[in-house]
Amino acid sequence: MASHGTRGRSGRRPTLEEVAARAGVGRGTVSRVINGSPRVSETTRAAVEAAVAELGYVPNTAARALAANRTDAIALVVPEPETRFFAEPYFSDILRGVGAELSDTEMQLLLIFAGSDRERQRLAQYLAAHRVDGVLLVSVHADDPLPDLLAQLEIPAVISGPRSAAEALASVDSDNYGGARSAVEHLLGRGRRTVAHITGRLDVYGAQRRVDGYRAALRDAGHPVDELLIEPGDFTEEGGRRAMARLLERRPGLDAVFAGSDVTAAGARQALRGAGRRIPDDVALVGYDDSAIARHMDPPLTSVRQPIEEMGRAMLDLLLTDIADRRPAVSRGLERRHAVLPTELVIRSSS
Amino acid sequence: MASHGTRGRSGRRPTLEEVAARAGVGRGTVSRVINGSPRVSETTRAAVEAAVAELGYVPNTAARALAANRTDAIALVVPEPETRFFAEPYFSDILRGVGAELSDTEMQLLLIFAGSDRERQRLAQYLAAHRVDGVLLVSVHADDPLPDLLAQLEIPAVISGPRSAAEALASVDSDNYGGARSAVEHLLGRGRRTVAHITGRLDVYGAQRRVDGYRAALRDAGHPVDELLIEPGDFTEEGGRRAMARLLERRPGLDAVFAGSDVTAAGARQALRGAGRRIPDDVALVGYDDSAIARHMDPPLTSVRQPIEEMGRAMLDLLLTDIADRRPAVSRGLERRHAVLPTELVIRSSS
DNA sequence: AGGTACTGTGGGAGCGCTCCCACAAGTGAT
DNA sequence: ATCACTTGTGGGAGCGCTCCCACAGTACCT
Repeated sequence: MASHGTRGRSGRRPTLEEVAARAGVGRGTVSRVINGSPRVSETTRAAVEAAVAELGYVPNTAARALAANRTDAIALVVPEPETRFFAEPYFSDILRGVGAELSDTEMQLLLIFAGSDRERQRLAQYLAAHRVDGVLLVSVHADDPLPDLLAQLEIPAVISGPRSAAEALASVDSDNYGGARSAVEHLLGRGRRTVAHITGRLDVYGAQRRVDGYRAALRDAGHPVDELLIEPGDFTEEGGRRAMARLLERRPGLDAVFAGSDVTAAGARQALRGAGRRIPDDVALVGYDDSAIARHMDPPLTSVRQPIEEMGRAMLDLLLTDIADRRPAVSRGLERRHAVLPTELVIRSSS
Repeated sequence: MASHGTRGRSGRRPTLEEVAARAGVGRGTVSRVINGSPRVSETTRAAVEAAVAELGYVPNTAARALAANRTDAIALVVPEPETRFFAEPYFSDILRGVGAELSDTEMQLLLIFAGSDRERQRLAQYLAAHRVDGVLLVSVHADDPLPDLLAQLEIPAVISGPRSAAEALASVDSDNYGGARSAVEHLLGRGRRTVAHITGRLDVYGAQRRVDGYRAALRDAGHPVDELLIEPGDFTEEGGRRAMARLLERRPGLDAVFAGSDVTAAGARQALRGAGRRIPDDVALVGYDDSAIARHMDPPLTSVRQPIEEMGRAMLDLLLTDIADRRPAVSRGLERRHAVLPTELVIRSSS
C-alpha cells in the first residue's frame, strides 16, 4: 500500500498525455505499455514505466470504458433474498471460488441480489445499461426470465446448474448423475437389496439427473427398478419426513434410502426413527451435498460432495473466455460450453 | 422487467443525441430531463420522456462518469477474510441496512474484501483509480493504514466504530457507554452488590467505552469502583474463561459479571460452572451483542443489543451527504459527523 | 421606448482514454 | 538498387456524456 510518486501534489490525477510528455513519447505508446502490447521496444517500455511510477499514474477507468466499450467488471447475480445467501454455504463457496480465480485479473466482481421484484427491476436496468461485461448466474429456477433477458441484451453469461438438458447458456454443474450413481452403488455394494430414493424438486434439472443416476445404478447391477421405491420430495426436511413415511408404508421391507439432499435425509431420518428403524442397522441412509448437517447428524450421514468452490472457478473461466471472444449469452457453436465436475462420495456411519 | 421500446433493432444502444433528435430538442435538454433538472418546461419534458421510452434509452454510465467525474458507486470495504464476513452476522446486518437505504438511490454498492495483503494491494489500486465515490469501512483495527489512504486520496468515507475519541473520519457507532451502563444498572437493580467486568480488547475504542460505562454506573449508584473487579479479556471464549478464573480467585464473593461480548460470556459461564457457581442464583451474567449465542446459551443470556442494521443505514446517510457535498474523508468542520445509536438491554434468565 | 431579469433552450468544448491509420526505419529477398 | 515486409511509433478521430456559455423569448419594471 505504498503511496506512489508525486501524486496528490495538485489533487488532479495525471493523464495518459502527461505520462507521454514526461517519457518523451506519444500517447499511443503509453497506452500500449499500459495494456501490455508486445509491440513496444524494451527501451521505450522502460522509459514509460518510469514516468508512470514517477507520476503515480493510474488509468481512468471511465475513460477506458467509454473508449473501449467494456467495463472490466462482471456480476455475480443471486436471484434470492440476501438472507438465503448468507444462510447457505453454497453461495459463499461459489463466491470463494470465483474470487480466487479473479484475483489474477484486473476484473472487478459485483455481487447483486435480485430477490425482490424491486431488486429485479434495478438489475434489469443495470444490465440494460451494460454496466458489466458478463454475468455469473447462480441458483436459477426453471421459469426465471433472467436468462432470456441476458440473451436478448447479448451479455455473456454462465449459469450454475443448467435448467434443462437443452440449456442455451453456458453452464457449470456437478455430475448429479454420477453422484447419484455412486451413492446407490455404494449401498448395493454394502449388501443392501431394496434401495429407495427420495427425489429433490423435479422441476430442478439436477434432481432429475439424480433420479436417472439412481435408475442406472440399479439397472446396471441387475436390479429391476421398482417405481414404488421412488418418492418425490422437495429438498425440505418436512418433505423428506413425509416421503419417508409413504415409502415405509408402501415398502416396509426397504433397507436403504438415497435422499435428494442432506436436509431431506434429515427428515427421512426422523420418520425412520419414528417407525423404530435403526440407522444404519435396519436402513442405510445417504444424503446429497455433504453439508454441515451431514457431519453433525446422528449418526453422521454419508453424503455426495460437490466441488462447489471449483464450480465457481470453472464458471469464471467459461465467462472470461466468452468475454474475450465477445460472444453473446447464447452459444452459437456447440463447443464444450457445459462443464460437468465430478462429485465425491463421503462415507460416514449412516451407511 | 418489461422490455423497452425498439431497443435491440440494431444491437447498438441509442445515445443522448438520438433521443434529442427524436424528441426534436437539443442534447442539453435531454440531459436535463434525464437528470431531473427543474429548468425544463412540462411540454418539453413529456416529449423527451416519450422519446426515451420509444427508443429504450439507457444512459451510458462510462460516458457520464468521464464527463461528470463521478462513478455513482460506493464500496463497502471489509478488512477481513471472506470467511469471517460470512460467519459473523454483524456484517450481513450492516449490509442489509446499507442495501435497504441504497435502494432509493441510483448508487451501486460494491463489496470488497481486504483480508489478505494481496487483496489490500488491489484495494489500494482500486481506490487510487477513484473507482468509487465513497467508502464504507467496517471493522477497522486501530493501526490500520486504510483510513489514512482514504484521507490522502480525498475519498469520502464513513467508519463503523471510531478508532478513538478523536476519530478523523465520519463515524457511526452504537452507544457502548450507555449500553454498558444499562447492563450494570440492571444488575445493581436486581440487588447484586459485587459486579465484575471482563473487558473486550482494549485497543478497540468501543471496549474502552464499555469500561467507562461500567465505572459510571457503579459510581452513580454510590458504589466504589474496585479495580480488581475489572479483568481484561479479548472478545474470545478462551479469554473469557481465563479472565473469569482470575476474577474468582481474587474476588470469590462476586455475585455478578458483565462480559464484554457474548462469546466472552460463554467462556465466563464455563469457568463459573467449573467453580460450582450457579447462574443466575450465585452469579448473574450479562453479555454484549445479543447474538445467536446469547439466545441459545443455557441459561439464555441477558445481553446488550446494538441496532446494527440501523447503523448500516446511518453510515450510508452520512456518506451520501459527504459525497453530495464533495467533502473529503477528513472532516473540516466539526458538525455532527459521529452518529451514536442507542442500544437496548435484552433481559433473559441469566440475570 | 428602453432597460433588467429570469426562464428555457441549443450546442461547443472537453473529460481521458482506445483504435487505427500513417509513416519512418530497418531487414532481407530479388 | 528496388521492392516487400516487418517493427515501432505518433497522433487524429471519436466514444457518449456533462458543463456552461450564449441567446431567444417573455415579463416586469422604470
